[in-house]
Amino acid sequence: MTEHENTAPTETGSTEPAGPSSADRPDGPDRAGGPDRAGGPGERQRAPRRLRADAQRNVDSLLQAAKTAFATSGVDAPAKEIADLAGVGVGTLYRHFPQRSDLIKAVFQREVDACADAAPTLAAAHPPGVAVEQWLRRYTEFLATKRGLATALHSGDPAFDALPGYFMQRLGPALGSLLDAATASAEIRADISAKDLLYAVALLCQPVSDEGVTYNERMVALLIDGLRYGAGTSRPAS
Amino acid sequence: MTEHENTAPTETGSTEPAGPSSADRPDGPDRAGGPDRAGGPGERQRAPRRLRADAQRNVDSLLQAAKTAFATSGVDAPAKEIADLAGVGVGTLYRHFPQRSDLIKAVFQREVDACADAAPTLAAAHPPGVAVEQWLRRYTEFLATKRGLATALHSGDPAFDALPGYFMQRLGPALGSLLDAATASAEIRADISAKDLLYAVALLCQPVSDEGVTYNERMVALLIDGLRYGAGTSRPAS
DNA sequence: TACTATACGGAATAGCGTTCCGGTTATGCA
DNA sequence: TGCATAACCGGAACGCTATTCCGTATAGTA
Repeated sequence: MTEHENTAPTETGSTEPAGPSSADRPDGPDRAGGPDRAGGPGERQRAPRRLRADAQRNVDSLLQAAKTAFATSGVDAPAKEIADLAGVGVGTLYRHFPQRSDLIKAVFQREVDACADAAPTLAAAHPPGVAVEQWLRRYTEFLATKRGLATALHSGDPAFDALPGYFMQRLGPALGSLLDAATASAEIRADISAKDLLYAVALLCQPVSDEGVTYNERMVALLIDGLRYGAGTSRPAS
Repeated sequence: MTEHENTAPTETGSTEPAGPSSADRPDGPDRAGGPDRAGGPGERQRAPRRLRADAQRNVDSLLQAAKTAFATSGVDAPAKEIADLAGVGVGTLYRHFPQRSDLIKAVFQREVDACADAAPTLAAAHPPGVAVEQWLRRYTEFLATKRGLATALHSGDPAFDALPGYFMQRLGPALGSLLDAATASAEIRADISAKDLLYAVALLCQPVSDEGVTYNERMVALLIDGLRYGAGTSRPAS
């Protein structure tokens, strides 16, 4: 144990489902999530097994540590670094998160969900075209603050293979609905899919040597303008 | 001779300067390029030294091998793989190309030069706006056929640090001149610099899981449309 | 032909990620 | 309450790649 004499359960609580839409997530190799059902005292604890208390504590520590390490060294921070930061051995890290992508998923799940959930809200508050723009802005924000995430998404490293699928599954439908509305009202062109955009924006959100986040935002904005070009509105095109 | 009976000089010849514009390249840690000055017999050969014949042969083999390996495994192909392919030891690889970026530079130099040199030609043959579009298309083509190059450019790995600078130095002015003309004629907006575009397109050219090159081309086209959006009409910015 | 600067190859070193295993501890039951 | 056992822990061991080092071989020259 390096730091934290983890007497008090690490308060991260990063594991329990947060968003309303987190229901459809298919599975989880680590049984980390969902201790919420522990509330009922009468609960049958026959359920296969519940994470042992120390294990749960370690998972929490790891998530907290990973969050920190990701912010510091990017999503490909050395495994040792994360384990040390959490005060556990690397073996423990790998047991709970066999794939790097599992860890990333767990760390960002909440934020991804929040991003997806923002879509209906935006759709209700703005005209379709604006909603798309706003949502993409929010998505950009998310990606840009996690430098390295976008890179990992496209790294080709098998350790991250599960990531694109996961992101697409959560965010695809969200953006898709906004896009449908916007193309229906002819505010943006119809030949670009949600998937196209999600990937493209992720690419544009990668850190660039001496530029800051502002650069990425400007380029995403440029791409969005391309979405409007030839949609039928201001341009005499077509 | 340890290696392969490379009797015939490897015909790559990838080292001698090829393009007219290759004059302004600043330096070269490896003395690989420019054996041309060997012609004059009266030449003071006090000049430090000329590459020994076997060394030159190895450099050629390495460039050829690297080209192949890059195409196969990406620009971060294992050093051993390249050395084996060239029939030399890794020591030889590192002696001639201490940095991974040196090797990449040497392999793609000619193509980068060709790309830069295409700018004046396009400028003469097309209206400014079209010229920009065409040039970017050519640039896209270059990047897309070198899957992994774009990723390396932004990897943050110190081994590639020299790359962005080199690319920018060669391509920046080329695109810059086209851009100036196009903004002058109000065909595209003026608030995006050559550097901005060069980086953005490089980002968009990164390979995406299950999509092909076509995807990257479409996204670049989308970005270019963004360039046209609000060029003269809605945005009278100076 | 003999000599020397130069280059060669691959062994040695170093830093990762990932797996494995002997020891430890929480949990369920008598 | 005390014990048997499954679950868990930490870190050593392993494999892979990049990078450096140095004794040996060779090209070029007198």
